[in-house]
Amino acid sequence: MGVKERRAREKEQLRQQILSAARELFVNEGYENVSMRKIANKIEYSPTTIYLYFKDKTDLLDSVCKETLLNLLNTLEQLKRNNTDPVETLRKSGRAYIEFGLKYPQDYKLTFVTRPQFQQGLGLDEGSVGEKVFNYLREMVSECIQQQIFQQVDVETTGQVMWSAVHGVTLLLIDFPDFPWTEKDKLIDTVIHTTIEGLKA
Amino acid sequence: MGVKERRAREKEQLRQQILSAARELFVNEGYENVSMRKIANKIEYSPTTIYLYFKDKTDLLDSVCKETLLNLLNTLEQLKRNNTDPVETLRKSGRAYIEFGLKYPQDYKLTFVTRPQFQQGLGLDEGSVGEKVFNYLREMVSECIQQQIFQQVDVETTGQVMWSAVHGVTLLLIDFPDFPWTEKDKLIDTVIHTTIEGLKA
DNA sequence: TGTTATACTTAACAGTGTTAAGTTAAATGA
DNA sequence: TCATTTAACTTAACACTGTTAAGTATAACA
Repeated sequence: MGVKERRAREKEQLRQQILSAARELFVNEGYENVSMRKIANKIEYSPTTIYLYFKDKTDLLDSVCKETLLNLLNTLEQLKRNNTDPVETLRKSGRAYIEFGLKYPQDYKLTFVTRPQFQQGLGLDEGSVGEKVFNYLREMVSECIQQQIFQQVDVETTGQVMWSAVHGVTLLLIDFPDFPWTEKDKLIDTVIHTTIEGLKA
Repeated sequence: MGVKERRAREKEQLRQQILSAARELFVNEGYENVSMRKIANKIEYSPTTIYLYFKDKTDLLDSVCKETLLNLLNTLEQLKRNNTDPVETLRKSGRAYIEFGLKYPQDYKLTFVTRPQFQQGLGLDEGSVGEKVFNYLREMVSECIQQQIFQQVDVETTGQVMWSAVHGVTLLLIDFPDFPWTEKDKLIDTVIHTTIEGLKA
């Protein structure tokens, strides 16, 4: 009875093949500039085959994004383990978050900007990866407050302020690559530093 | 010799007609979901006529956004006149910026998120309206630094940090209306306050 | 070996942005 | 007033897009 298992394995393999071909093209050429035919060409199947594995183009992108968001969550979780100072952890988390956005701008924009516009509240629904990411932020902030490092005692507001800052700088750097920004690393550090100092004051 | 003038006037009129039809459709249905044929239908001209007035679809988007930016600039400039305390002016400017974004969310996203995606690195070029808006921010920040209120002395970095914060919270509020935000006014005030305090520290 | 189910492809539809060529009507000059 | 020029606008087409209904070939099963 190993036939069905082998078949399922083969199917999963092709699914992954499609997914990674799509990711590579999305990242390199931008979601809008990648057609289903292009993806099909890359994996040497007909375009319609993709539809046997994914509902449509947005479903494909959705799957790509989910993977990368899980990646982000992973990166953040690891950070938490190797640190004891809550402020330092928050600082590093902020950096990791921004760097993730800059590394996968398409995925970031889709999840946090594009999708919610056309599909209300996606990305942050209960049980979604997006929600888990924000829960992580809540935890980080909560520790800073518990240790009475922050003046502001409201976990929600504090988290949202932090999120605004990192979200803002991430999108600006993505969307206006030609703007004469301060040296990128300095800007990121200053944004995080300013926000944390502001929360302390 | 009034013929040429009348013709020019008529041409300008149609240009404006196209522009406002495009804005309405872009805002209501999203840039991607609006075709040149749809715009043409709305104004009851053939699709190709649009190309006599605008180079291509992104040029149309560009012109729509320029109008929006002029609007924003106007709002901000008015603020400046009625204030003497630089920090207070900066605070109010930040508020006005965010409120503008929330009042015209689609226009804001079109200008600061959609447009840069489709037209690399524009809007902030020399002489552009976008540049003027950022110059306004530079001015506000510069006064705070000159009066030695801010610790950070780099006008550019300081301005960019400020922009990141207001841009971030504006987009989050627009894109995730169902998220359990802190009361909106409190969140906005806290974001601005935190950033300014962080820059003082 | 014949039947059924699975995996994949072909061909097509309705739509897109954009352009070259053609048409119509108004302005101009004799 | 009438032919000519010029400007405004349209028609038809191209090469693409996402997506689907219908068809084919092959592997699995009885």
